[in-house]
Amino acid sequence: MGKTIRHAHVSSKRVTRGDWARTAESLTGATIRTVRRQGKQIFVELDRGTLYIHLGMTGKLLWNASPGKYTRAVLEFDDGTLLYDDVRQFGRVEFYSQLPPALSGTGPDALTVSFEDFYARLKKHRVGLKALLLNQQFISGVGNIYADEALFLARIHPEAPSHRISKRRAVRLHGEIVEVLKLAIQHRGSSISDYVDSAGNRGAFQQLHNVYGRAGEPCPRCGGAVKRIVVAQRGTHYCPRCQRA
DNA sequence: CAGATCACCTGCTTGC
DNA sequence: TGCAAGCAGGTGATCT
Repeated sequence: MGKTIRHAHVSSKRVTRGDWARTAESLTGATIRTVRRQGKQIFVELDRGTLYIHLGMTGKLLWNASPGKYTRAVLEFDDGTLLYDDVRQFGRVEFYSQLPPALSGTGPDALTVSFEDFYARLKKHRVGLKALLLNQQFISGVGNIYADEALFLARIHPEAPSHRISKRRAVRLHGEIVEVLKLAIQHRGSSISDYVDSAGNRGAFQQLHNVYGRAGEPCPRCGGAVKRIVVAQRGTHYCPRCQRA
């Protein structure tokens, strides 16, 4: 915060959603006021607007790294360089002078949402639970890995209908979501193939996954085989013995 | 409103 | 060795 972007280059029209030349132009010379996060969205508040960043599947923010084949944006500061690298380009690096309301429409952050709010929101839907957790309008910040892990810890089947969840199980689920996210952060994230933090270090939480990516392996709780199904178009991992429908 | 399907991208792994 | 198919942290459009 307080730093000025001395020069910005953008080389992907995908991650900027269109006008990349103007994105770089708008960012060059801008000073950062604050940085905030809401779920998976990063809002860098500038003196002249907002820099919106979403890492998508393979996005990385790297401080003082060398640019490579997948560098899509470069922000140069007096004391270093911030790169945005993204192989698949599902991420976003966008400049807005006025933030579109749609970007602020996500639900409360999963790490801080109160149980009361969580439960009230749960009551408004009638969907499979995993699909609900992946819905960023419901709560924001839970993706495919942590949805599977939280449901495992709470012993809830990913396709359990949200409207049939007892308050007691909702309490458990809410608690496990917070726990698994905190634990994952403590272990600096899940590096399955290429995730690294801004210093280029891999996380270690993938070693502690109970079910995600472990189809066919024994369930750490009951020893039964972890199963993989498709739910909401996403690979879904769970223990059929511990997580009953 | 919910669910399925496809689309957007690129690379890696698996199986024949 | 080659090649096609399937898979991957996310989201958004479209159609039923």
